[in-house]
Amino acid sequence: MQSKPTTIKEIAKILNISPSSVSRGLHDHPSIGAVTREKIKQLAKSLNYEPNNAAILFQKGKTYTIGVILPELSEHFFSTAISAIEDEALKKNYTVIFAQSHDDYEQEVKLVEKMKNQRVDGLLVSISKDTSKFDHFEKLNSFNIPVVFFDRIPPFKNVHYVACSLESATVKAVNYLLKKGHRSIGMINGPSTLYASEERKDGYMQAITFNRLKFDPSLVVNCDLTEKGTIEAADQFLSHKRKPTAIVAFNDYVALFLIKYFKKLNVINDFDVVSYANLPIISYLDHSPVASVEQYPYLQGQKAANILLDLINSPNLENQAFYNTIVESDLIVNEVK
Amino acid sequence: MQSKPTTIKEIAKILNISPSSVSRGLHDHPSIGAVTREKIKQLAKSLNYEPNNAAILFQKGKTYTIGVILPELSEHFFSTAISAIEDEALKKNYTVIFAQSHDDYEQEVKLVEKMKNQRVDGLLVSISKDTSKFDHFEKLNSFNIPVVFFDRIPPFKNVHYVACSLESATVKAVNYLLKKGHRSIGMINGPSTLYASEERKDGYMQAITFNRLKFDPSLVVNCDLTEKGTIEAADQFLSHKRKPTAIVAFNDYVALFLIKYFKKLNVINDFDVVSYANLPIISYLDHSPVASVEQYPYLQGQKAANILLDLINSPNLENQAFYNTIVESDLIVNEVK
DNA sequence: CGAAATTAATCAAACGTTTGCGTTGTTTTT
DNA sequence: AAAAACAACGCAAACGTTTGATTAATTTCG
Repeated sequence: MQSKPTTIKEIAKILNISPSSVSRGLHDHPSIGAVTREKIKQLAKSLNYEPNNAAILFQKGKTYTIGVILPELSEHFFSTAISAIEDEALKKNYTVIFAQSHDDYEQEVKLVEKMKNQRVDGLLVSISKDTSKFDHFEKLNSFNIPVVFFDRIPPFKNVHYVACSLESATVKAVNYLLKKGHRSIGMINGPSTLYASEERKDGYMQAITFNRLKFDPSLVVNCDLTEKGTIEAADQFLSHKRKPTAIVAFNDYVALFLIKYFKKLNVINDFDVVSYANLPIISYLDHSPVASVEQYPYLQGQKAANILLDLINSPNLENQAFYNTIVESDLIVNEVK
Repeated sequence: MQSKPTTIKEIAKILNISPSSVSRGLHDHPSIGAVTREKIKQLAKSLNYEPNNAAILFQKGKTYTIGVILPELSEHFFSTAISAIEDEALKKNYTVIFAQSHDDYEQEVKLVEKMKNQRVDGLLVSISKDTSKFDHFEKLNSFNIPVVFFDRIPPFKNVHYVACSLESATVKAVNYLLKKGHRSIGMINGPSTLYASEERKDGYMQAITFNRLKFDPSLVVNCDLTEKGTIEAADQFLSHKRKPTAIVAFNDYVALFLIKYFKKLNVINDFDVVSYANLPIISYLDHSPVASVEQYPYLQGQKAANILLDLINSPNLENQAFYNTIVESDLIVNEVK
């Protein structure tokens, strides 16, 4: 029961050399002779020496830690993304700490503060639903802590971010439906505050007008993404004068609510549903969305992590260009031919 | 652009007092007078002083960090559990770092090593599928790093763990099927190395024999939990002399493979399937398992985290009783009445 | 052969904070 | 009035490691 780990000092004392020599020996510093070096390494191994990370971090002023703040870890998208982040960080020997905002702005602010206190080397953030102010992130600039946003990004360009092009994805989705012959297409969009809602709407309009159809604003309804909200939106479509035959749902969860409701009303066969996120489980449904937009969470996480690690290890953070990375999304067709 | 954060020393210099007084003042130490204390606090606030965590951790020899090692973060069960762990840790002002073993023993060993180097105060582990040796955990004892296992636990009692009683859950599941009138019930079990497989089998046998039925070993088949393995198991049942009318699947993923295959063969209506995990999505399936065992990942994570925090803050880790916590699992019936 | 260059190692400071102990000066007790 | 108690603060060491500056010993070269 050796409750105290071995230190460099102890090794030094045993070998009758200075601690600095031991440190240098372990790091293959040229000014330490080969024989001494080997003696050091051997003794270190036999004593089970492990560098005290806390001490190193402290003395170097770096933590080799990146923080991740995201809304909800248990959502498939985020857990996949963070899985990628962790994998990338591990490759470069960085550690990941993370925290969930639970889609609460106040909590997000607190967490940013906490991460700063923890002296993370950098931050990866997917912002919460009701975040519309961004001072808490700007504060990090003065501490030289780079921030990379991913997926849920702020609505301006002068930050680093990785995100999906939801606009082009929506164009693809709507085009797909138009090609299938649909002429009245409804969209259940998210809250208007979300940037992602804007993108979806833009993509929708683009596809509609490009195909020389008339854009009907009443076919795009905002929704709070709950089951209740989804049902309300569905009801609007059902009583619409030009009842849509296809619907673009904000994400797979909304799509599931919708399909459930349509099944209950026994109108499920009157609609084609297209959705976002492409939950793996979707393909097991009998009445699944006919297509889903894959947003590649693993890839997004990977890219965001790499950008952040780049930023951390680049000497002059100032007057640098901003990484604005767009991950192309794909429309995955689920229909059995 | 203040790139360097304020330190206690600076505050001390400005106030012409010693750093120790500043430290004590900030911590409301009684030996600092009220006036000085207030002066210190005010200046600290106005200079935006933030304690340097790295320095504190180093000097205290504690990191206020707990490590979590689990197989796969993107699985719903684990992401929910870790979400709970994070929430609990935050309450007590602990930070969580985590890593995925990707169900690989070697990787798990490496990660334990890394966590130890990071000097985590404690470790939460859900072991990988192919872990059968546990020396890497025992090593942690000598460093006074407590370990609490959850869900995927080692097959012995002299460790701390939180897990579900899969045995009693399986009894419930099989009883449910028996009550529905099934007389030949198949079980797709996991690899025989897994403790959880043993428990399922025991529960199955218990329910069968308690109901005065004959236990037929050929109705319990081991499976590697892949889609291919599931199909092979299904084939065994289909050609069985006493073809089962109900099947207990190892988890919802296996159940999905199974249902997909049965649908393809058009025999889906010949079977009732019961499963484990209770993925939220399950209820949206048309042909869903008739019931699923809820293992309460959030609760498990919560309990495991609290036990670990207890252990960390208990003075004498030695000769202490082991926490063996069993979370009762419930059978959630999915059938629409 | 002496000066310069190379090799091998040491010294000491530094990172920021905490804490046991010591030192004042003041107040209370007997 | 001397002793004891207390309040308010400073001193200095300690945590483990890294690193720039130095020193000492050895080798190389003109």
